[in-house]
Amino acid sequence: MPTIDDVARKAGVSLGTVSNVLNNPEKVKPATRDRVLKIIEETGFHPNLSARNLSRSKTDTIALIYPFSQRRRTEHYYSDFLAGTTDTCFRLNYRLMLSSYPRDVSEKEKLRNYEELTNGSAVDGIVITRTERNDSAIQLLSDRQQKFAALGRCDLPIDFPWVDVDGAKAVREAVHYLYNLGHRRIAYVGTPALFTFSLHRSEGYRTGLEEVGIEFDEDLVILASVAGNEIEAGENGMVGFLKVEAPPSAVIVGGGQLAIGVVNGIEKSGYRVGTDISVISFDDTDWSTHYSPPITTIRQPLYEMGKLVAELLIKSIAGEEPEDHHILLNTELVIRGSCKKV
Amino acid sequence: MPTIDDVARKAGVSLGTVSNVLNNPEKVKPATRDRVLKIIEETGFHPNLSARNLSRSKTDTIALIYPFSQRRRTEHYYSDFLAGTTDTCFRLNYRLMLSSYPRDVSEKEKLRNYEELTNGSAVDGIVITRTERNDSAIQLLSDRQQKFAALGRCDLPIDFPWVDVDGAKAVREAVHYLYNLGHRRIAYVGTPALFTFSLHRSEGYRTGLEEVGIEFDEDLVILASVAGNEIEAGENGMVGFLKVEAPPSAVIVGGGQLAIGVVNGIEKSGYRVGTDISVISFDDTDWSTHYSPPITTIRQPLYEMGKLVAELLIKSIAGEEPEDHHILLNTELVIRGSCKKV
DNA sequence: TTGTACGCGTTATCAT
DNA sequence: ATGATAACGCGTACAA
Repeated sequence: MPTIDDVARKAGVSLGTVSNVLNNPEKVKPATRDRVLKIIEETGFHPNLSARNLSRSKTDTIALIYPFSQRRRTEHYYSDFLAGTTDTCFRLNYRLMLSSYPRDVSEKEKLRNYEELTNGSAVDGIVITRTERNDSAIQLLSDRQQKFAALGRCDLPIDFPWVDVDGAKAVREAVHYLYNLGHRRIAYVGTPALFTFSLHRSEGYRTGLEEVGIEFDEDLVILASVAGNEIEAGENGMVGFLKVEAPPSAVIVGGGQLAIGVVNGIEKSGYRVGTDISVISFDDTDWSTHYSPPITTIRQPLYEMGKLVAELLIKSIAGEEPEDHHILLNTELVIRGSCKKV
Repeated sequence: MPTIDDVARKAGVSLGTVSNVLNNPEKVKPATRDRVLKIIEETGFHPNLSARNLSRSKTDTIALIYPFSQRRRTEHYYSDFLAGTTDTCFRLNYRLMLSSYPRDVSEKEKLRNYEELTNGSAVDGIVITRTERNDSAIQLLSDRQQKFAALGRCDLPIDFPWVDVDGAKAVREAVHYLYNLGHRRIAYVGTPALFTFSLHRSEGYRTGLEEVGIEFDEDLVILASVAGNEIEAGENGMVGFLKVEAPPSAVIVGGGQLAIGVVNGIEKSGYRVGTDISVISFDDTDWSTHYSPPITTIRQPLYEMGKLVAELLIKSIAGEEPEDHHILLNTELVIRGSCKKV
């Protein structure tokens, strides 16, 4: 590997000049610049990134903590989001480090993982996902003055850049939609309010019911443990709903995998999705869009979200802290075949 | 950020000793070691990775080129594979850089992307995926003496570490299975032999037919362009099959997304999957496992494959070149509800 | 066992 | 416009 010294020598200039050719082209006379450039081309010189990073105290790298599920073939949550982030880094000349940790890891180990990442100045910033209401990772990063941006909000009194989707509004809209279709017994299957998105969705459900004047009935709500198998949980929950004397005619599901279970539950109970029980779920996956009937879903702009967090973070690293570094996006109710008039 | 100097000063030793405490603990007397360790703990010192990388000429980082599809919600191909790689890096104390490039990029730009990655010694090695029969990226990396490992084989006369699945055998087994179920008109929907996996699967189809004594009929084969929409291609192909006078009673599909189209095509033509037309496809996705009927699939050990390539590459970086750095894994035919006796 | 000094390849500052 | 020279922070032979 040729170094900047080699280039300087061959071009008959000092290494400072070579550096300037690369980093401050306007500071060097066109003639010498061309000569140096030619030598660079010939020798195939490329600045060593470790040296460059060391010298600039900057790595042009951000990390993304992406907790893969251990279960085989689970929808790897939000891979469109990952695509958005990856593409954006590529476009903005940033490198993306993908970091993971086992999902069933203890809170403490999880935090250690974040710490490791902040140590040694290996990355300029971190993207975090699946924010919790009381997110210890956010607290940690904030304490350590690490630049970060999040997919999702957080209840902590900390100001940081985030991108989120208005999950409450999304579910409210779903309730209205079902109400207008004539449904009066609308169930909700979701996840407990540990994660902020879970909370928002549940709140949307309650608010929605209030708005249309349906009384909240806690027998129509199931919040499945995040730890367990979502598909089983959804199925069991739905089967339970359909056993009672006044079963729901529609169900809103606050999670993609849960919906698979819910649909299974409906079919195993001898009902048909859409025709007998209306279903609305989150996210356009291959499953939801190509199931028969295709599932009516609340679409989140995942790719866009990935793009935006990356942009927000990179801006923050560049020292820009735009006023609008809280981005709340709207979802879209995509009507397919799983909801019927009643 | 405290430096190694700060620690040395506070501990009353030289910086060489501090370095040894970290990298060659046995070379330093327990007493001083403990003292230094305590200071390190107190000051929260962590070696700066850029400096460390520069000094060692090593980054403990590998890159993964992962061509995300631009289309929303398209098969994000093999995210289990990605999980395997990511987890393995985490476990082996390596960092993983995720790199992407637009799928519709020209061959030249694609290669430039690989070049960039090799420049500046930013990574110790590269994992490549979707190998082609005549893979220019492999040629490039080989020429540049870059360490790399691949998911998939390649026809080039280059020896490199790879992990692959025996796709030919997989499809042969599928043919046998259908034959034993009584099927004699077995169609194949796949992709053209640009990628090695496509070729292997197609070959397996032909070999399988030979083995059971069915004559190859090219009217029962469709190789969809990789560029287009797989779902549409599968659907059109299948609809075409079902229009001819002697339609197939079974179809093997050489790609996950294609199968969605094939199933659509069957249903739109008024037939029922399983009951009328048997279907075997690749990969256990949420769609294939939870469609009704659930699709009988050829399961690839994707997570395992991701784990193995990462291990292979990291070994190669460490200078180990094990004899068995060509790993061919078996698939598993997972029987569900989409194939019936005829 | 411990300390010194140099090298790693850049960037950046400051004279010239 | 260009050229020395000093950081940047760490690893490591080599000397003590």
